[in-house]
Amino acid sequence: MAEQLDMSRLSMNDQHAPNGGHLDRAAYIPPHLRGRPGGPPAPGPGPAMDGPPPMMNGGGMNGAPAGLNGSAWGPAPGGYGGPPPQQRADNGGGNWASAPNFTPRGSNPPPPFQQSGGGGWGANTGRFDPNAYGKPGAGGSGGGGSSARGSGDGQWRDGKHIPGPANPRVERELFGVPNDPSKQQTGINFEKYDDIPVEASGQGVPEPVNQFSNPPLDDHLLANIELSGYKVPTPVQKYSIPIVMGGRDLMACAQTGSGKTGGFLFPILSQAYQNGPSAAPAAAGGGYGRQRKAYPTSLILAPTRELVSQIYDEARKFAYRSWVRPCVVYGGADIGSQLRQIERGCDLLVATPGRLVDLIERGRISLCNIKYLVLDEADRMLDMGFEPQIRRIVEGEDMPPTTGRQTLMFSATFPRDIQMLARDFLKEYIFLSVGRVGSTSENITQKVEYVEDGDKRSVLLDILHTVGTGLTLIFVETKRMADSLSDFLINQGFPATSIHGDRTQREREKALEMFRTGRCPILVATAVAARGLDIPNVVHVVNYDLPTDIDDYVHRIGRTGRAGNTGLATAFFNRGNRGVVRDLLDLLKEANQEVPQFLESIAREGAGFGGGGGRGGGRGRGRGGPANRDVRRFAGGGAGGFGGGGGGGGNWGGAPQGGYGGGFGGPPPGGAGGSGFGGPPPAAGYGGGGGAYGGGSYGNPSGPAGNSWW
DNA sequence: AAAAAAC
Repeated sequence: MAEQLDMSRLSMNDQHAPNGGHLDRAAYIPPHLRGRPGGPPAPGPGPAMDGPPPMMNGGGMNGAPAGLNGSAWGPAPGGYGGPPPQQRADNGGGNWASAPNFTPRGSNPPPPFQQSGGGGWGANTGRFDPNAYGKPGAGGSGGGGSSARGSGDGQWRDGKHIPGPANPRVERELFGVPNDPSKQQTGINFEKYDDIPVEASGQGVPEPVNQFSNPPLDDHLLANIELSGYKVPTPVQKYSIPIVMGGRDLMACAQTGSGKTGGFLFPILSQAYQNGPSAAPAAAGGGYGRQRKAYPTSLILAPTRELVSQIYDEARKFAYRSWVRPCVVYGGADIGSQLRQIERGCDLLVATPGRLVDLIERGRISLCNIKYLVLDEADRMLDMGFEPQIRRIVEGEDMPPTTGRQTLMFSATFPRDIQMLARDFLKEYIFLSVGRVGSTSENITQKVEYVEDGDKRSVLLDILHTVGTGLTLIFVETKRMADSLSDFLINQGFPATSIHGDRTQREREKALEMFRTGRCPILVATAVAARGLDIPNVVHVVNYDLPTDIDDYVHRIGRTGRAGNTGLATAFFNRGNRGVVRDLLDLLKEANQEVPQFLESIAREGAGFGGGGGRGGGRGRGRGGPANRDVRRFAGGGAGGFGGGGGGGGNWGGAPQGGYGGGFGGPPPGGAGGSGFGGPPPAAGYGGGGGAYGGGSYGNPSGPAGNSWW
């Protein structure tokens, strides 16, 4: 424990030591100096921040106000630099030119870890807003002017976090008003949450926390968590918070309904609030005027547009009034507006890989300042063929190496390709396995009906007529089917819409919004909506077409019965689906669901068809057990076996667990600490003492065993 | 096999 805390401190220092050697040459002024009241003139290119710029003029960056010239994005003489590279043009800080607490920059010593220029100024990150302008105290004018605002309008000054002013309007937008279903929280049933089993393994697993509190979390974050209505950490959060706060890397097998978004946002933002921005390397800021690059400190990658959008919405809540400005970029949407958004400041970036690569190629985003990297739904990203883009982003651009950042990976499953990714991207990570939410507990009532393809429509109509109010999500396998089925339903008088990858992004968002708000309570969806989307109040999931992959099935039904609430899932099964019959059967049994007779018999007759556990193995689902396992094998480990209760169910046919038992005994949920290990591995890794961190000890992230991967 | 994702 102590050693680990020490490590985290070390890692911070490593990055931010005041005498880290860059103090006098970096041109980059990081976000914590934004929003300095007064916006003192830059020493170099002069007039800089005088005179408030007009309100954001559409032209944005091109017509940057005088205050933003040169010093804004260029390497300023004397090492001061103007605003950070991503300084917003639309605020220029000029709004603060005559603020009462104007302070000349010289009088503002940089915070201890501030590497770049000593500048004590920076534009306010909010738009110019006459109303906010006169408000006492510092803080952003933010929020007020734009729906995209409301987060990230605080500042970092003198080594302290100065939250922006409260803004009731933005608060309503972000946190909703009571009884507004469209803004309702995710329907978390906290009482039932503790059922979810969690296992943590790895070296030096910290004790889980049982509540949001300071310590470890930052007070400002706590305030935002409270505004969001979250009372108690979910199981995954109980572990991830101390793990990430302790500076450790994390590989977590968990799904969205488990609260994993908060699981990474909370500790990341908390650390950000406590430590302030990290400074960009001296090289940052490169271009002059033209090179409007953003230097985010946190990067979150996720597979689908809807998912990044959802994560962004969460991030905005928890970043409310803070110095951290969240941004989101994804394909299919106007890139211009996204560019303008990131130009206004971008500290936490949520992105789909393709669009991010695009922006990197355009030279608009640099990753050299990244301190936190999150890969969400990593298995899905690989399934979707994102590996080249991801590897390029993480390894082929200017992102700091594993030792220079904290990396968190989330994945529903932990197949070999994800293991490889974890080996390459993470350092000495802690492995967290979170039991499936819903499917293995009894939150979701699963029904399987035998329906021939030709009967599906009429059976569906029957269901829709009988199931009462609430949102119904219908999954089909093809985009064409999604369209034709939703047309059919509409013709039958049902308020339906559809979402799939051939619809425009606008249509997709519209459909989702209509569904979410209940104006269109029936949504026909392809796999695009299968994972990750968190829509409250989905009472019924219909697998009109069963997927061929049981994990997809689990994800789909996981759209209902979210986080402890109950839900209903109906699947249409016929012989065309016999490929999944075995897995489906196992799943139903594990979840204590009724198993229809026809499933049993088809499973028997279908022997040899992928049955026998070929694929179904490897997942280790089980009520008592985690969805997945830490496959690392530590040299010197000996005793052990996985501490946490085994999990389930047979079918380990193709799973790579061969040497598993000999590996280590990861501590079960309750028992943190390294005691689960049969024997401490040779020095190296985290145990290697302080020096190990900066040194080369992390060369092989798989730990002392060297090649401990299957 | 289909779906998703950058232009």
